[in-house]
Amino acid sequence: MAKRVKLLDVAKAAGVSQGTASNAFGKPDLVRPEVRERIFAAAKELGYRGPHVMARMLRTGKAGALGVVFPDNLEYAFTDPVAIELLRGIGRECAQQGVNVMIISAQNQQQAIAAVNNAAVDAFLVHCYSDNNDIIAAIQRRNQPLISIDTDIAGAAGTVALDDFAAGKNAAQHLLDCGAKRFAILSLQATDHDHFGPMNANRVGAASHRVVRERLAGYHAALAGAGIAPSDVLHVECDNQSDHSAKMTAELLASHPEIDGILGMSDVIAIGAIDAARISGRKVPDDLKVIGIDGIAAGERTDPPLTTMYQDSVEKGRLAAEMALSEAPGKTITLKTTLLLRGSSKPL
Amino acid sequence: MAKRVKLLDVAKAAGVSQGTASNAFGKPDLVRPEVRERIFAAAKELGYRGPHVMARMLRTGKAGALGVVFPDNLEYAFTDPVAIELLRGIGRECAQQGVNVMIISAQNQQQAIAAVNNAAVDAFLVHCYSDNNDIIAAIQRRNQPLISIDTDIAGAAGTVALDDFAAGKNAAQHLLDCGAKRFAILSLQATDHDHFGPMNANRVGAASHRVVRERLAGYHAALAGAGIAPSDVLHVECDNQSDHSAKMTAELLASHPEIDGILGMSDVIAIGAIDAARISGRKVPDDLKVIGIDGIAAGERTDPPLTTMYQDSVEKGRLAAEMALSEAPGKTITLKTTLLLRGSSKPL
DNA sequence: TTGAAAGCGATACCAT
DNA sequence: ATGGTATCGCTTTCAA
Repeated sequence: MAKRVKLLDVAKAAGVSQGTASNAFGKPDLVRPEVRERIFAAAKELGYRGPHVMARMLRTGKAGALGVVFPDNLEYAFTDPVAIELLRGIGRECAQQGVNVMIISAQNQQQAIAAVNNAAVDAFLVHCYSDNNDIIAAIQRRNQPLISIDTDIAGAAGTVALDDFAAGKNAAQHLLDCGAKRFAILSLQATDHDHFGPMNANRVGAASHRVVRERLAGYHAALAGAGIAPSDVLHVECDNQSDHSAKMTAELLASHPEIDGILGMSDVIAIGAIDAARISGRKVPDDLKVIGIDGIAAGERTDPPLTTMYQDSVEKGRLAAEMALSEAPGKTITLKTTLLLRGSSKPL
Repeated sequence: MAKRVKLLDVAKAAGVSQGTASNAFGKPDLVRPEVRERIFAAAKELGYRGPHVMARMLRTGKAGALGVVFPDNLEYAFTDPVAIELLRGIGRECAQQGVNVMIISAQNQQQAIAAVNNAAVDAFLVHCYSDNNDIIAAIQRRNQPLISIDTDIAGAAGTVALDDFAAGKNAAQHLLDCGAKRFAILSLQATDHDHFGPMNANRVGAASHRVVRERLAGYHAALAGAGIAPSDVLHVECDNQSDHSAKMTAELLASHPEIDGILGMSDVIAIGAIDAARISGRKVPDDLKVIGIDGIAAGERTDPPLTTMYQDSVEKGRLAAEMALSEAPGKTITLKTTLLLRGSSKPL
């Protein structure tokens, strides 16, 4: 491999200084058209490939890229529909600002830390459920703007989140409005530790995932209004995968046939519940009402289609990217959800 | 903002040379544990954040990232289910190799070229339908390994593609085996220019998209075996979106009620066809058989579920990444499809 | 094992 | 508008 042609070579060949040659590429207005052409000609002649990206980065300190990390989710980022919508919004804003998107990929926590340290980016976007995490610590050590999505991270430059309490409350209220009386909650994991199945008061109290805590609190707030105490509600933790929630739902319906309202803490979970209900012969929404949270496209294609509290995940991602890329972030944005009424529920 | 602590500061504080300090971080084995600890202590003391990524990159010439470009599809990469599966595979292999994934994002061709030139990556992965494209030219100017997915790019270091001819042929043969006699093809765009609606022989001949050419040739090869000439087959180009193909299908079925077999060139397209068929009162698969190509998950949830020629897009992405990251790429990998029989067709 | 010094390739400042 | 030059922060010879 021949030695790389560099700016100095071009400058010499064109009979100008290195600085002028640099300007010809980076700030064309600063150099007389005539000279500029001479420089370009010399560049073409020598086969100069344009300014070296890494050298430029070192000099300017700008990477031109935004790092995106899913600490809970490293290998699943491209599987979870909500994560993909976030990415779509992030990509949109980054495209708009001429910045690339760097996905931090790793197989485990330790590799993720290395990946974070190897990433040439100007800022980080983190989507996660809890903030006590070595990956997050590694990101913070880099001392670059860090915007968190969905979870407050101590010391973050900004946060974009959902009004999860309202989402939960409105979801539960809607099922009450549909006449449901006996509820089951299919919840996301409340802590980083895998734990499936029935949830007790202890685990609820210890829930380290803000999103889970808030949505739960919202559910119970609405149910309390109808005189239903937390202890009257079944509560099961699921993996955020439809297969898994379907299995949990099947068991739940078998052991507790009286259930007539299912609160799914995500659409992915709720979709599994609808599948299980249909298979077990329950009529949705007549015998059983189901509501999710998110509003993913797949919810349109269940049988019946899924009623849900819709959030604009694309916009959430876009806003987070915008914040990360802005000079002075430092706010918290809280987004709202809206009821998206489809077939899995029916108001009285 | 205080001046950044750098390696030299740490070295001085620890009373060692810069080189030794560097080794303490990058090649710990080369430095005596005792000295190493002294260096780390000094680093912690001074608040050293670890080696500067960009400086390291410039020195070593390694970026630790793989660039991914969807030239046809820039803003759209995170919408197309097949692109997402590719990304999943790419992410998996990159994680395995400790490399990050840089998504080149832009709003248009010109910005995309800039984005390519600003990306600090070690190699590029390109998914596209045609190779005569300024973005691709820009990538090639960088003189780094370039692996193309689905399309042969002249000068690429390697290519991972599908046996598209076989996919088309087997798809059409399957519908023949199901008893279909009057066919319509819902095709992907044959050229970079948007063009919807009926396709004529001219456009078929001019098709610059290899994937489209090959699948079409496959369809016609199978149909020829049943004595059906290309001119006996309706052929419409669609945007690769279910809504759009649904609209095209509705028109097609209205004007040509005799159609009993639809060859969808992608699952996204075929899904729209199923929707339109149901809405227009056609019984699938009894009155009308539909087959797609791809095997995306959404195909399981149509009514009826979509029969398709399945390809392993995740593996396709993984293989491409593996090739891009390998020392000596330089091959062409061709993947096969398999018939995935679901409800939208029924063999006699 | 450790130290000294030479780059990696470009940009930005300060003169002119 | 252009030239000269310090500098970005590190890794990697080459010697000792």
